[in-house]
Amino acid sequence: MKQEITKHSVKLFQEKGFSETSIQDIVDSLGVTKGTFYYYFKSKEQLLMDIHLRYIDELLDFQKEIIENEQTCRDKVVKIVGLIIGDIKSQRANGRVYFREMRNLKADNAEIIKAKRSEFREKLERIIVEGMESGEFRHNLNAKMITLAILGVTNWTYQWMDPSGDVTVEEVAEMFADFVLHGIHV
Amino acid sequence: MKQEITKHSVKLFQEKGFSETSIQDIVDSLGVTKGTFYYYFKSKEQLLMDIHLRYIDELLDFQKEIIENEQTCRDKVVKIVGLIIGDIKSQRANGRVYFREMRNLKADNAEIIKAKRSEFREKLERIIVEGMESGEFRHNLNAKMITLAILGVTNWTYQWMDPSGDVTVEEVAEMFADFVLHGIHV
Amino acid sequence: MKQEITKHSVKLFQEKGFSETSIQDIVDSLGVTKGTFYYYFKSKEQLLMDIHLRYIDELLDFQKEIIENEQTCRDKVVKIVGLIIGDIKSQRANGRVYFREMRNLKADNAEIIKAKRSEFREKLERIIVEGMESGEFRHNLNAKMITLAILGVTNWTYQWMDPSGDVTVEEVAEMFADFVLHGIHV
Amino acid sequence: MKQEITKHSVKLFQEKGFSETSIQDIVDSLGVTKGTFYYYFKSKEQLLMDIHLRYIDELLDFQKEIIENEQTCRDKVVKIVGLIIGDIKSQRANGRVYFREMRNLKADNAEIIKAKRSEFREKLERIIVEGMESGEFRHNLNAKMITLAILGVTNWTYQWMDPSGDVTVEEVAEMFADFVLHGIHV
DNA sequence: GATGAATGAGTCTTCATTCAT
DNA sequence: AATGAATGAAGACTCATTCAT
Repeated sequence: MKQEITKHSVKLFQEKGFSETSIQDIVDSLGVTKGTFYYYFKSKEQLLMDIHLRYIDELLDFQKEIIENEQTCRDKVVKIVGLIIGDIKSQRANGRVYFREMRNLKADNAEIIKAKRSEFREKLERIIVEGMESGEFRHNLNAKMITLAILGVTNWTYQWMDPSGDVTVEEVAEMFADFVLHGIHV
Repeated sequence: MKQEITKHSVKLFQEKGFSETSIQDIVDSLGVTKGTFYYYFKSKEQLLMDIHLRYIDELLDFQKEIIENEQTCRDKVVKIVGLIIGDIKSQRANGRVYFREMRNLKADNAEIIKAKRSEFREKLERIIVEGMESGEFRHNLNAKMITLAILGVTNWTYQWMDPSGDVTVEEVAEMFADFVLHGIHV
Repeated sequence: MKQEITKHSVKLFQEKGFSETSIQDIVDSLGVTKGTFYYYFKSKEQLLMDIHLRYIDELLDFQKEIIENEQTCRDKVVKIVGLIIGDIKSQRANGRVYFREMRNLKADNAEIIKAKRSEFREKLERIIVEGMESGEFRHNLNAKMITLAILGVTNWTYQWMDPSGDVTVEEVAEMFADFVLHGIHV
Repeated sequence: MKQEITKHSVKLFQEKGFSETSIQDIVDSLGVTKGTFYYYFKSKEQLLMDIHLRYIDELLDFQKEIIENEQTCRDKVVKIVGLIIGDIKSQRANGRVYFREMRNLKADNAEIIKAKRSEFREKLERIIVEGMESGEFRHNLNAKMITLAILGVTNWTYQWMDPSGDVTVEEVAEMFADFVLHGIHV
């Protein structure tokens, strides 16, 4: 039931927004009563926190796997770009909630998520640094800024991508990885 | 007074979010009463619409200027990247509201803004296409996707950039323009 | 309107208890809507605090007057006993709320009321001490405890007294003053 | 288990109030589940009724004993004052609940408790009458009122007495018995 | 132009209680 | 004897909006 509530909530949050979705909306979509919701969740924020945690934890796990398994920095970056964009297929709603609704977490919870987001960012940054040192990447990059640029490319995807559109998620991932590596200039 | 209300609202919306900011909050911050607000604005949404319009119209104006004045596609792209990122200095709050709160516009208003956003995107896309045709940019790019990648780089900026931070807006603009042009690979 | 809300609330709180009276009950009894209540009061607790303040402040005022105007300690005690009991006539509901519902104030507000209650108690205690020193009262009393005993006699009144009963408030005041002075023993 | 539930409930009711204590609070403090509570008690009110009954029945028993064993009316009154105040040591929480929460009993149950309270009061009143007739007490007392005054002295104790304070329960009982007998006047 | 009183629908949350297992 | 899932009614509080003045 907890799973069920989460699933329906993610769907609704993604469609209408967290603040705009009422507990009533959620339980109505499940055919249960408000009491049931509060049997499983301490508060609406707790539910949002659960959604955030589940998403970022999974992302961190996959990232770790990539870092361990890929050899070159280039491949690591490519795979991480693919990870975030690819996630859209199975986790689209989840991702959209994650990228939009963090503001609705209270200070203490927001802090926890922020820390995990930073961890993800820093791990990517470290790859950039390594790639610069090993000569794979240009040596004059500002790793921190470049990391944010790459994350912009991938994360912004959630604003517009429609997995049922005319370009597949895999194609986008490939194009964006290429863009990140070589830019647009001849 | 209308100016005043808008200015204070943008500040509050950016800090706490649109849904989380009440009319009471707005008028309190101005030292007037709710009646005053409704004398100048038909509704809360109308105010949000005003903010959106003002922002995107300004962006479109500047974009037009750039397209007319710059010669090469390269320079046009660089300037547009700089435009969006640079705006953060004077318009940070406005930009953040623009990038986050469109969901709170009702269908008809959202449509209008979406059209203008598309216009901006399409004009950038056209530059990419021209650059590909003229040989300035790689010929095998998917212009539509690349445009979205570039907008990801710039628009995501609003999530993290702190104009008072250790990197200036100009430096970021330069780095990001370079990133867009050449990527990270050697 | 604020007066009106307070008046009706006191009546309901006294009849059914604070926790057992809903805002809905209050506004229904006035024929207005919930919004109106919250236009005048920040919260239900704030209303309870108002009631407490009004009551204890009036009590303190009257006590001060008595202390200034009466000559002997005996008369001061008699008048103060009469004050608390007499208040029942005009303020019965108010008094019952005051003596029963303080627990529903939050820590900070409760502290304020407690301080004022203490002030009242201490002023009475001081009269007892003076009476002991001047020889009016027995010299071997524990002033602090005796004060609490006297307050027990008067404050408990609210539990049972019915101003429309067969004994008038004035008669009770006289009997209780006599009891306090001479006890029951021959 | 029933004992256990009652014990923990009394403690919680005294600390936070009856309405403010949830069944969940009670079972949490015992480490069992709500079902268990309802296996032993028909309702929350039933539990409150049990607490009231246990307290007043014990009081009535002790009172009966005192009346049978003490010779003079004076001694009877002194012992009864001591009974109520003394109870505070072992029964403080119970007493506080008894003196504060009767309002939460429904009409029928409240009636039963009221009858027993009246019984206690009337028995004390009868002692006062006897003492007046025998010449032990002043002949011009209003027995009914005086009884309420005495109960005020004793019952109010529960509002402020702290058994771990600097005055012992026994000392208070002695002082208050003396106060009841002789008042404060020289 | 601006105020302030009032509305009413809606929000999150709590809780005593039930009941199949 | 005990559990745990579910209910549904009620509670305090918020807020965009209206309107007579």
